[in-house]
Amino acid sequence: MQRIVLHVDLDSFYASLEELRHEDIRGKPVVICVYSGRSPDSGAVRSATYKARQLGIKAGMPIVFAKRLAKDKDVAFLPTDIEYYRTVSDRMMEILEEEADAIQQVSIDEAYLDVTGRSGDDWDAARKIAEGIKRRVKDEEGLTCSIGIGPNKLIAKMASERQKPDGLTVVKDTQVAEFLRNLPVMELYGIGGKTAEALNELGIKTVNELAEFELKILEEKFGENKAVMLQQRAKGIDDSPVEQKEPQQISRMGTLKEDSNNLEAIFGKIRELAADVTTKAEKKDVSFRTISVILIDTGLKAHTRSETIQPTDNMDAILKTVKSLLARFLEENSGIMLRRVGIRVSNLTHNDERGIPRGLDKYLGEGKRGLS
DNA sequence: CGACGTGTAAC
DNA sequence: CCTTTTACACGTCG
Repeated sequence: MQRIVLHVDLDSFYASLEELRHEDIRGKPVVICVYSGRSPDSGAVRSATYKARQLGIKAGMPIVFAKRLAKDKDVAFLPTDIEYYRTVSDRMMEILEEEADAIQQVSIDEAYLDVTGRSGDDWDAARKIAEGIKRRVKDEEGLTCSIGIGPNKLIAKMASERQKPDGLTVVKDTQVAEFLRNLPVMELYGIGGKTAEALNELGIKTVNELAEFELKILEEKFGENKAVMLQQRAKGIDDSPVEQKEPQQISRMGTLKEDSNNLEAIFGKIRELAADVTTKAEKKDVSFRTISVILIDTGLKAHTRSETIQPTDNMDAILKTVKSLLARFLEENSGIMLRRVGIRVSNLTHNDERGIPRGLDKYLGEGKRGLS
């Protein structure tokens, strides 16, 4: 079945929203930052307008780097107000829902839309739908977005990247091969620096070389699953449906005011994070079975420790489990100093109407039914 | 197979 | 000089 899929990507979303509500920064390059709080400018850039990008400022960059690039220029640096961005995002997604047969929100500023039905399988009709979306987003929220249209999510996503900001790129099924021809593998969605380097070692530099490469050799290097996935993508094939996914995990990270290996000092931060995670789990009405603590040492190396228990939605269960995991980790790694800590709950189950963790009944007397 | 820890990727 | 959140795959162990 031939599909028509849109990928809608809001342009430098956070920075654009701040521009809209602060008249005084309009026209200036705008940079949205996550301040970690250990020194005045410690932290990273989260979003930058295109004017800021012209100066070389990019998301992910340390704030001090960005300030150096901004030098004597008049650049606005603002902190992240995620609550506000989420409110606007929710309104945006409502607009998109009205314009699609099915929607899959992939992040606060991105969504896939299946418009196969309402476009009548017609690419020009799909383009008109996209133009309508761009107009509504502009009229109703004052924002621009970039839209890619393709026969699947992979091609739609890569098409939306092709022209931005305020772009609209259509790649019909008949144009996929041409669209991917001679593209460096790194530009294929899902291939980052490590995979690109591994492919390079096999002499593979472009997407078409990857598509034609002997699968057996790819499997030796990447394992069967990833090898097949890589080659499917290189051919522009992606059969995954546009569908809303249930979250699999909830996590929160934070940076310590100063490096530490002291259980109590670290635990203060853990308490904040646990409260956040519990609130979010309550909001989503889920319980969890697995609790993890994520530890980033001063060398920025990540360590995780986790434990699976009976389903719960209780904050004290998190604190109790994390405390024992963390205490054990610090014992076993004497001398290590931690910079950042996080907690994660996973193995999620939806609570039932009585507020009892669903899945818990399995542990209450009846025994395990229906399991082979 | 489930649980656990690590790595990759994208936002 | 360095954020945050989520997903997923793989190896290993018992």
